[in-house]
Amino acid sequence: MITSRDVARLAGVSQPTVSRALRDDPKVSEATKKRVRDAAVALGYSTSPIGRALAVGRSTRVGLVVTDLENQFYGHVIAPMHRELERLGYELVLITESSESGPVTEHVMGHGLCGVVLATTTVDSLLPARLRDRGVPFVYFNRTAQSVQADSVTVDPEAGIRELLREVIGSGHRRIGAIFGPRNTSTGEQRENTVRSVLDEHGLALAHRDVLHGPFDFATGFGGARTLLDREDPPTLVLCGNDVVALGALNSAAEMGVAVPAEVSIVGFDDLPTSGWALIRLSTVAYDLDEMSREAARLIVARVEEPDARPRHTIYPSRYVARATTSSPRA
Amino acid sequence: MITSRDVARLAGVSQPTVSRALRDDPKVSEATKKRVRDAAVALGYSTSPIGRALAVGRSTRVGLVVTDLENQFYGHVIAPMHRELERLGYELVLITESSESGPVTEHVMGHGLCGVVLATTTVDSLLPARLRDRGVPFVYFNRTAQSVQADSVTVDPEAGIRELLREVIGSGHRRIGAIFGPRNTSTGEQRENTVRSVLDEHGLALAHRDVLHGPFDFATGFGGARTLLDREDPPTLVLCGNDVVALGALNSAAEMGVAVPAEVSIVGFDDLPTSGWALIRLSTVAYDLDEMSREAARLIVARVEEPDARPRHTIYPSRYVARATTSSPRA
DNA sequence: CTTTCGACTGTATACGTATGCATTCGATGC
DNA sequence: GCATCGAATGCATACGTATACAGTCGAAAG
Repeated sequence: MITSRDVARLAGVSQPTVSRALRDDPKVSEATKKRVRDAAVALGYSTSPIGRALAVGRSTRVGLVVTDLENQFYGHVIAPMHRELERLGYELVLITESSESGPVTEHVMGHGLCGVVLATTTVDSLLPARLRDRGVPFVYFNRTAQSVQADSVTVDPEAGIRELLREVIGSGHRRIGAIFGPRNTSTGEQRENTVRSVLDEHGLALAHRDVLHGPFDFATGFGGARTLLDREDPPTLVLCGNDVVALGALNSAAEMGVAVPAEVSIVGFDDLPTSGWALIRLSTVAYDLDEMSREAARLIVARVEEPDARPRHTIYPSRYVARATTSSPRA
Repeated sequence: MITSRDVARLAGVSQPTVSRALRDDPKVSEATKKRVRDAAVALGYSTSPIGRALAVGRSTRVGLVVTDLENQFYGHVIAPMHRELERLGYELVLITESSESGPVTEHVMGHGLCGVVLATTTVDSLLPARLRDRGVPFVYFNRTAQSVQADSVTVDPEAGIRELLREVIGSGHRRIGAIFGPRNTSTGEQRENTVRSVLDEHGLALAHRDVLHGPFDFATGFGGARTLLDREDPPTLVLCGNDVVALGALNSAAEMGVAVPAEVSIVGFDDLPTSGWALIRLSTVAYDLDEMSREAARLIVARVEEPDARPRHTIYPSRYVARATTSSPRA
């Protein structure tokens, strides 16, 4: 291992001067900086993040806590978040929240991480409280937990859902089913509440038996659609908690031989790239997930660098994107 | 920040004893261990990975170098690899190889990382040589570079491609087109060579104009299919470098109104979960990507813990999975 | 010519943990 | 009852970098 001391020796200066020169400290003369830089290049030296982290008291590693890495949704979160963090000089470390007492606590608590983005918070999670108690900065992404305050990046589903319901109700749908997300997530709950209240404005309501709940994954949509569409009198429209659920439902319908949208309309939420494919053409509620992911990166970095700034909550608008999985109900 | 010294004070022992007790060193008495553990819990202490890494001389962080995080292929790599690494007590850090001189070098070189998995190596990449020169352990995943030896995890495409070609040629295809991956990747090259040599055994060859190349992404397949299918006399079968390319081709065909497989058959390579969807049903060459990803995790950890072990090369077999995007060519 | 100041660089030390070595203490053997 | 040994623990220090502080040196001001 090549250390700053080796560089110092070669450049004929002291170790601290190397440290300063390489971080472009104005107190070091240009001539010395050049000598040091040349020596560093000659030896192939680069500063040890570990030593640096120990000395500075914090690292430049941000943890992203998710439950389900297979879920394609998170691929579209990770990529832009990672790029933005890198741009800001930070690294992204993945953490799966397998259990409350699991590695999250261990990895997050010892200050291996300077901050955390929570992307799969449930409203009853203990993690936010733990992080707060230990003074680890964190940001809610997409989902929040009311119990503990923190910066957040979320979507306001109202505009999208309102527009969506206006359109499908206008085109004649009355019997509406839903496969919502888990009740213990803020997103699941918020989307459900919004749907119910907007339906109410239209003088409609969801029949209890037409409402299902489950994790935001393919299997939920796949199984849910089977349940709903196997009925004697299935709903003419199925609202899904998100796009991945809708993709499950769509494929379930295809497998059952139920024509979409002729026999049933299906709607998602997220507008993932897959949803726009010619073979899919999913009608859905869209928002800027890329920008959201980058904003989460910016917020956590800002919080890390200025822990006492006032809380920031960025909320992104949503809109309805009508594609080919919705139409008037069959007569 | 709570340190081992705080725990030591509370437990009435010295700091080194805390260090030993918590790592279950047999030289510490059970009674002391208990006192230390209790104190640690009481204070909510967990050992600092940073301090530990500095003292031990290496971290427990493995870097995964990829170029294109949006690509769903990598989602299916990251998830199992991450789980396996976590099981082994290591962490996964994502690194995008934006440029040869970019952050890869910086992050990898200073011993922030104890090892690296290269998932998007090109045959002409300088990174393997650099890693070797600095003594950073690494493993090739999926792709290799001949110039520098290292452990590797790869797929042998031959069985799958052989079976695939036997079947489609048997069903009558003669005019075969291809959208291969980049020539400067071992996987792209190997799959192409295998296809050509097996075709040769059948007395067939690819027409020069029916062969395209491009990055392993959706756009390559989308654009490539458009090029091939816009012809007066398009191929009756299009072989794609991987599934993501095939999905692009499939959607391109759908958008052009070209029926699959009635007018053109399309085949991929990877068998991603998406390929099995009822709405997709892509015929493809399958192998155990999950297991491969875990094996890469195991190999890099083994290499890190025993740098001088003899090189290991794990090769996974492939097989053809016929689904709904292939049939006899139209008469 | 002396003083003062500022620009630059070096010295000493801190960060949190791990480990070789020294030390203590009680038990065992003679 | 003394020597010996081993188990248990403490002491000192190392890891690589960053930073407060002290020091040096030359130039400018008096």
